[in-house]
Amino acid sequence: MAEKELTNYFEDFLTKQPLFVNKKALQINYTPEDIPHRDEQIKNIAGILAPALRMEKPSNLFIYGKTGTGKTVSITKVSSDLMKIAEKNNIPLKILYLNCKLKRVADTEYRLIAQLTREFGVEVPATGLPTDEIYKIFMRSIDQKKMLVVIILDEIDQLVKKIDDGILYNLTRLNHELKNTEMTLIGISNDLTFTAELDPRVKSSLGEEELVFPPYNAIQLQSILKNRVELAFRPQVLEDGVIEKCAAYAAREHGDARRALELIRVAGEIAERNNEIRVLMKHIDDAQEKIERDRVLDNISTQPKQFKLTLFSIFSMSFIGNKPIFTGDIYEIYKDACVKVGLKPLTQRRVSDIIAELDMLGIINAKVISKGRYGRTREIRLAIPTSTVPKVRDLLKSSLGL
DNA sequence: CGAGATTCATGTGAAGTATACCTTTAGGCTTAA
DNA sequence: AAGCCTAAAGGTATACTTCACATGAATCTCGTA
Repeated sequence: MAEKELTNYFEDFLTKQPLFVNKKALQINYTPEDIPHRDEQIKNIAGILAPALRMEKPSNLFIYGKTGTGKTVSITKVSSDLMKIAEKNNIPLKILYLNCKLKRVADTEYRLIAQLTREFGVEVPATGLPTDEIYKIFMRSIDQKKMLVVIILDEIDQLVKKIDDGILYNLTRLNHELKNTEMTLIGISNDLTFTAELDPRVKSSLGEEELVFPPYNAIQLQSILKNRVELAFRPQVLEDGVIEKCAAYAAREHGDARRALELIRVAGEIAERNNEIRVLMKHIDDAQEKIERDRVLDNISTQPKQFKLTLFSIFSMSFIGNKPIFTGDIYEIYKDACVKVGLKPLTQRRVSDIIAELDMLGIINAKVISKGRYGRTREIRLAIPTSTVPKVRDLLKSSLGL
């Protein structure tokens, strides 16, 4: 009986008209043929990088703009076009792209350089080498023959926030020591005030050229969505107003186009799963919630055990009334939890740092306050929607074995 | 009553420690001439 | 004798601990009106 139902389900699935014709067009890493409303920026980038084709070192470039304003697509578009021409004309050009935010890949000076070296096809150990040694290996592998290298560092502000700006200074200085190769740095930052905090030397050498990506407005978002939707969905499957609603939602989030595209993709997936023949308005709301939930869950599940345990303690506390939570209380619960799980408790000092990091990740809000006579502490609140709290709890429980 | 001192609970910085991993080097073993 | 393997020595990055000091407003203290 059950088996029959399953077979039927699959057959239905096959005969049903799919909503999507090319879902790829909505995925994050998709680079469309043309990028609307970014002509000027793209022309600028192209102009800056073009000298590479004549074997002249392009200027270093600094790009600002909030998330989802097309920075990454624009730069990948330009660089892939540039590479095509370079290959055709046998110009020795190499473009490396690296996202600095990835935890355990590029979030320290050593790991960043190691990763760059690996991108170059040279295997290097994850630890154990002196940092200047890894610089040497990197330079050696990059400097073997005459060529141009463009290094794109995405979310560079995260990196500098975590370490310090000495790494950028080292990178810019590296160029002077290279014999054959010339290196161009492109930094991408979400934080518009980023350069204000930089060492002036770094600022002047890295910011030879600067480019700002303004946020999209709702109208522009709509046209972007229309373009992609035509590629991705069968005609006529979207209810009227769906695109407008998506655009409005995303515009509210400082014009984040990535968000808008994800929203409509997930809405489509939800509609498909619910056996709807069209994507309706309400699916967008569902999608909004699902995206947020997935983002949080994904983020949390990749955290180390101690982080999860700390978070779990915070969650346990937050269930007792709606009062603000303080570090000391959490640490008590955390210690108990450690015993239950069989993990050695970390010191309060360390837990304090972990709480600060969880705050940076946006899972919680922690504000340092002074309670006067009663000391000083962090006032902690959950920063995730209440609807996803139970799911997160379950995730934490199961991954900690509770 | 109000200015200044006190106090609490924890934030925060610096320095030290443990662990995991790396390269180099020297000694011992095997092998081939 | 040359070549190869292994283990020890010496080094690093990272996560964490230890120690010591910094914070900042509620509360206390005490002089003054």
